[in-house]
Amino acid sequence: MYAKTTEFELELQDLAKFAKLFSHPARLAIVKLLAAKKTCFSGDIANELPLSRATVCQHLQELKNANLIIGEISGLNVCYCLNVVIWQELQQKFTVFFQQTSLNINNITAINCKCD
Amino acid sequence: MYAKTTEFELELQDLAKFAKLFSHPARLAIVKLLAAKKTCFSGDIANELPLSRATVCQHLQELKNANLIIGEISGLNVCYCLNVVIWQELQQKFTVFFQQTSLNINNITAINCKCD
DNA sequence: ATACTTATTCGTATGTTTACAACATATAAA
DNA sequence: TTTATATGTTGTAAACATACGAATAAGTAT
Repeated sequence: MYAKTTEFELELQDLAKFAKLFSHPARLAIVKLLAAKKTCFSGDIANELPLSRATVCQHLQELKNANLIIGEISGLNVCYCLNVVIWQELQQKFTVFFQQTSLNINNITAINCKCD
Repeated sequence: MYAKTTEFELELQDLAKFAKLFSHPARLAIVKLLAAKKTCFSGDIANELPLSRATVCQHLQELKNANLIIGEISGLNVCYCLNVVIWQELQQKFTVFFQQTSLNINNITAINCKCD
């Protein structure tokens, strides 16, 4: 993390951390795939993405570090799935942020600034 | 952008691009501030954040490039506001993604994988 | 044991973001 | 016209992210 990020509100740091997970299409694709298929072998995930296995593993690792996915060894394969609890927590945090801002936005009528 | 990002679905590329905007607490703080205050001078924004003016300008530039905020010169000051249209479009895209995944997630009962 | 398969980690090259000092620009006041 | 004020841009160093080949680990078969 860059030095100054710790000086912001914890709520914003937290949301930014989750947003960073979504800031690469590979990680969005993995989440989408796991939501659709419920479980998926590491190799199958790698086959669906236009990236080398090593790179896919790296993205999986980031999602695992955030506890957003869980990997279980099953013989030679490793089977991944979404951590539903964390996934819904994440959704909740985005939703709250959007609601917080929208409450006020509804009072803004014009697109452009009204400065004085 | 890294080379391989263009090889993913456009929908995912697009969402990842917006997520990147949110991946730094400074930019979240700016958006939150503008939603609360409706409009704000550049200097006032910089004063609220634990960053140098130059760095804040850089973050403002990124939000401007994405068309998420608008800046208008008002004498010596520059007054910023949210672009409500783009802001709601962004919200919509996140919401759609969350709904897409949640539809399937509701069928998953356990937290852990069920591989076979 | 040896070879095969699957998944991850390591090393490394390249590209991007963050952060700020210093410089440049542009308006207002003295 | 000079001076002060507000903002934005440029250059640069350090931190971080992406991507992959090669090496590694660990289970499976022959």
